[in-house]
Amino acid sequence: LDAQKRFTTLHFAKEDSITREGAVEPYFYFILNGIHRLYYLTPAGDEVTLAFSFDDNFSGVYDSFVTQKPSLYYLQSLTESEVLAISHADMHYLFDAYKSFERWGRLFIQQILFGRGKREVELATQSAQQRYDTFISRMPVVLQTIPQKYIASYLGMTPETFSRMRAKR
Amino acid sequence: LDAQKRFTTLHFAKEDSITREGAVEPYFYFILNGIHRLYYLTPAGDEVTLAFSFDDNFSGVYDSFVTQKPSLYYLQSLTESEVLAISHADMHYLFDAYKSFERWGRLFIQQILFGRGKREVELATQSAQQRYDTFISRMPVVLQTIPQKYIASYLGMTPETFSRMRAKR
DNA sequence: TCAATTTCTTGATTTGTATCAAGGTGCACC
DNA sequence: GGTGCACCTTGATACAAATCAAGAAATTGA
Repeated sequence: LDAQKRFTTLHFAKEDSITREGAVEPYFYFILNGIHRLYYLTPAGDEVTLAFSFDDNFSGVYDSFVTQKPSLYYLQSLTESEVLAISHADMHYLFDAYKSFERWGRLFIQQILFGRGKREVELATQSAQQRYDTFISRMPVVLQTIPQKYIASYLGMTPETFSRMRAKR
Repeated sequence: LDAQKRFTTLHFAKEDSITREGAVEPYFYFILNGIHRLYYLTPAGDEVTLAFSFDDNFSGVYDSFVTQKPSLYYLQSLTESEVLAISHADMHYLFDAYKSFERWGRLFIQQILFGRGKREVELATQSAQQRYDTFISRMPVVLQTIPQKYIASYLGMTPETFSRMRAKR
């Protein structure tokens, strides 16, 4: 397929920074294996995790990639990871060339939006304990793999609170 | 244009409910004039406002519209409003027929996603006072038009807190 | 125009979670 | 295989905002 040769394989080491705030995201990624973390820095200097991405899913600083403007977010490879990467120019070529690809893009971003919406509702309506419970029931394995302080910030609480929720089981 | 005859004009009275939770959203709307409010109900029975839409913008329960599944949200016309409405079938026809329309759909939903992202960051990092200040500096006129309890829930605070932030000016 | 409802304000109190602090644990690296 | 550093835990305290309560103001509708 025309599309396949436009993806190159990249490799990141554990804790590697993929994209920094202020940089323009050159690639969009498909994770072959590994875990990525998307986060931003508050004015106070705290990291807030927006999303984790796992094997066989897409990753990348989506808004900087599509707008080609400086990123507001950081993207980091938590573990070693191997990814397929496509450049902005190549992606755009595919959007132009294939109507089906354009549609895929629309549906893909829809899924992102729905996911974010769900998370927003949960952050707004649930207590720290409920958020913790929901998270571990949904992805119990992840607890072993990802440092808890990252999960804590993903769930909108401090590491201390996370630890306390944990102890109550 | 082929597209134009697919829009019909609808009229809503003040306080009219457009779409309820559990219903499938039949239309996507373009507001000619008026204000819409998108919200959901917490398990505790409180309304949480997700968005307001104004003149010359789009409106609708987007996820129920595109998936044609029961809506998790309510859509309400706060004021009298006049809208252009397009059905799911007609919208899909346009997506199929015009590549440019498919692209517009992708870019449109991107904008929604970026907007939601921005709001999420603000909700997570700013105090009630800061959120209030940002809001009035951004849309000062709205304060006269929209009941404050709705704005309060949009900003993630109770009406009491909103009133107190207000008094501190 | 006035009564009835709803919305907004203001005060007192409670509460969940953050912050501050200090000790324990485990893992990476010399 | 220790030792240093980051991570996690646990406790005490602080604080922002929610809740509860009651009255004032505004809006609605007969």
